[in-house]
Amino acid sequence: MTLVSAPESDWLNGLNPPQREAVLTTEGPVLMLAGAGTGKTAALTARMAHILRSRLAWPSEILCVTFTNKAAREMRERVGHMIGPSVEGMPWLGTFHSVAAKMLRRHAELVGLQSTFTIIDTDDQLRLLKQLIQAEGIDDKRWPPRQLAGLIDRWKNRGLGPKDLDALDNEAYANGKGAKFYALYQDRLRALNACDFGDLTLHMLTIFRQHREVLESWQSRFKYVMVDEYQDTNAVQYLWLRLLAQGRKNICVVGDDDQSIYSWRGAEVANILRFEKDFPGAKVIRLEQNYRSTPHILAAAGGVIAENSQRLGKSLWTEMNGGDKVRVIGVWDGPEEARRVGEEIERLEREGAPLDRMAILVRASFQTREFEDRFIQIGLSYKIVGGFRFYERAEIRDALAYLRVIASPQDDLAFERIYNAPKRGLGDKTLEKLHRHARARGIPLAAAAIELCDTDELPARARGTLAGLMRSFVGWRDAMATLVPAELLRMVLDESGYTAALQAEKSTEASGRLENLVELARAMEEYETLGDFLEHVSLVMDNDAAADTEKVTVMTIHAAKGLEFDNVFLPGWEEGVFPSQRALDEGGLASLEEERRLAYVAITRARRRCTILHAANRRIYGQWTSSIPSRFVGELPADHIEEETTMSGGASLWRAQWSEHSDPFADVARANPSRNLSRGPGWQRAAASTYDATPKRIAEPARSAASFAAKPRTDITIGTRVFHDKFGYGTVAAQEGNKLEIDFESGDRKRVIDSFVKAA
DNA sequence: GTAACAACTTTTTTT
DNA sequence: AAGTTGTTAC
Repeated sequence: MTLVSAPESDWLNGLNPPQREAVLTTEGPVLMLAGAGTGKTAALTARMAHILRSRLAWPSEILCVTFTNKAAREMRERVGHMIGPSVEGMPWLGTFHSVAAKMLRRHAELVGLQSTFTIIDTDDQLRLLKQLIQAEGIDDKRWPPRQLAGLIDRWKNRGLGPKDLDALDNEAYANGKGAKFYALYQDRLRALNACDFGDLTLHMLTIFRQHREVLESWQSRFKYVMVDEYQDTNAVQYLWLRLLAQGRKNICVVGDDDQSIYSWRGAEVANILRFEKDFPGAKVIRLEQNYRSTPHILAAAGGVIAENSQRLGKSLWTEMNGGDKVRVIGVWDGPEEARRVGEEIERLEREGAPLDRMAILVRASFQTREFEDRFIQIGLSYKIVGGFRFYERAEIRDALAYLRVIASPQDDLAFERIYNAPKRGLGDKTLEKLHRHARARGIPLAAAAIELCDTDELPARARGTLAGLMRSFVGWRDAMATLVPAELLRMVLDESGYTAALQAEKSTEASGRLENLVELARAMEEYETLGDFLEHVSLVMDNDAAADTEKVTVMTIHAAKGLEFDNVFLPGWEEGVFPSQRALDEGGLASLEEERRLAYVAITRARRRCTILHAANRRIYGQWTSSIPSRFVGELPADHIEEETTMSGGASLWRAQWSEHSDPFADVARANPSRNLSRGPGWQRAAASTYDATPKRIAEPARSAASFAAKPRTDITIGTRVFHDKFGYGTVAAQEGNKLEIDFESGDRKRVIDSFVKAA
């Protein structure tokens, strides 16, 4: 590391006094409470630069953990700017998961794994659990694998192993089989030489606790520990960090309790509250000067978050003046909302605002669809971050599964995925035989396949096909030694017939898949070994490929945390959408407050302008549903917002719809009470807004855009003779909602949905 | 063993 | 509305 031309204090320039203090206090515990947009990343990176420049530590002696790959990447870049290329050697800057995985590879044998263990994703996890559940003879309809996966995840987040569960936890699945399935699952993972996400940190914690010498070696390696988004740490991550930092106590954590939005993933805000207890004498530094947003935006966000009861309490201020008020726009329905946002974006664009500094932030990913449809129509270039991810597409997962089997033949999950993809005439029967043989001999499926081909247990055709496949695998495994990963992939896709099968399809869909596979091979070019690439894929699920042209970003609020945009659009601020129905139904006050923090995060992403929208009608589960503005709209301080309604059917129409006397949705409210809570202040203000006070004639007051939930048919009752396209004539024996039970003249009794029959 | 069809579930949020 | 799972017919 050489001192380049930059003056000693270069990285301190432009920092305010508290930031500077955080940078210069390198020794001892530091807690940085940093509100949104207060330059915490700047402070953290400057701190790192300072430590490196002052030669307090080498790059490899700093542990710096973040939650997202994006944050890690950004930090790496920014430190690189200040320090020069020597930042290359910061091996321990990364996400919790990638850092833990890297450590675990060195100590895998201490928890019964080989260092080549694979990291399985949610999809594999669910398939595995389903197998276990079915093998135990439990009904996987009544006890869905998803539920078990969720429980195991939560247990792991809390640091609990199968033996640590109390009676209550154990009861949570299949009447007291929770611990049993958890244990079975862990055994199976070990047999597969695999880990799930939760295991990465949990295994490392276990190792630290059981092997003092390992812990001590890491403690002495890391002279400085830094943690971003500390409010999002879960119990395991917290304990893991505490152990690592306990030696020198040079730990600096940065967090904001108001931006804690991951409690569903096991994050505990309490971790930030007890930092001073864990590390007595910690210096607490507050960053409250905001450099990002205008006063109106800050005031709007502040007004909303002030409604929360559980907070450390801090207030952001800014030296900035002026700026527009936050706009609140009420529209008639979802499509209009998208149209409206599209128009606004085009207007801003004409005024010279760059598209890549605009974003639409939604509560849940299904909301992106409406915008996608509209933007395609008007030819506005956009990109959707998150949502359906590249690495989650079927063809990509298939290709990866081939590579996984080649890299580690004991990966049964991967083998199962591809042994009949492309279709080669191998089905459940053969798979079952493979499983039986594998279990009997205690070997992986791939090995069992090779052995079975030498016997006459399989029918000749299956045997031939399978033998051919296994010969291919042997060849690919040899090729792994000589070819780079990208070349290997091309060879595999070619020889397995995967490419040929797609080409034979000739649909646009199939050609899209082929392109994706080409893209995958290109993404692999930069990796030297197959292992490196697979590690990257399992830990870095984002594809930051297309940054070519200017595009509007559409993403979830969660994904937007830590980012900023000049212009932000926040659609779907309706009760039931945001706050989400689920938060309203199950989580009580705590989860409502988390939704509110989410609203705070959303608003504070905006630098210049923030536009909030709510629609009176929206399609949810393919059903038109009417809704009222989010309570968060009502919590926006009136002085800092500007309201507007643009109903395509005329403003008065909307108002009349809501009038107390003839509320056309009154019966919807009764039929669907959970969706229609009390009308909060948001509704009152929306209803009292600026539009024309004299109601005009209303075309179809009783049945506007909203249709109503599926009612049972009135033309059919028990005893009605009906006709079904497929089953012919029959008589209704029972009716329950829209489901009918029918005695058909063929003698069968079947259950049928009423829309499939007509009265005969 | 596969394809076609009927019925059922799905929408939080991510490593 | 769309995607997935289960059933039935070929």
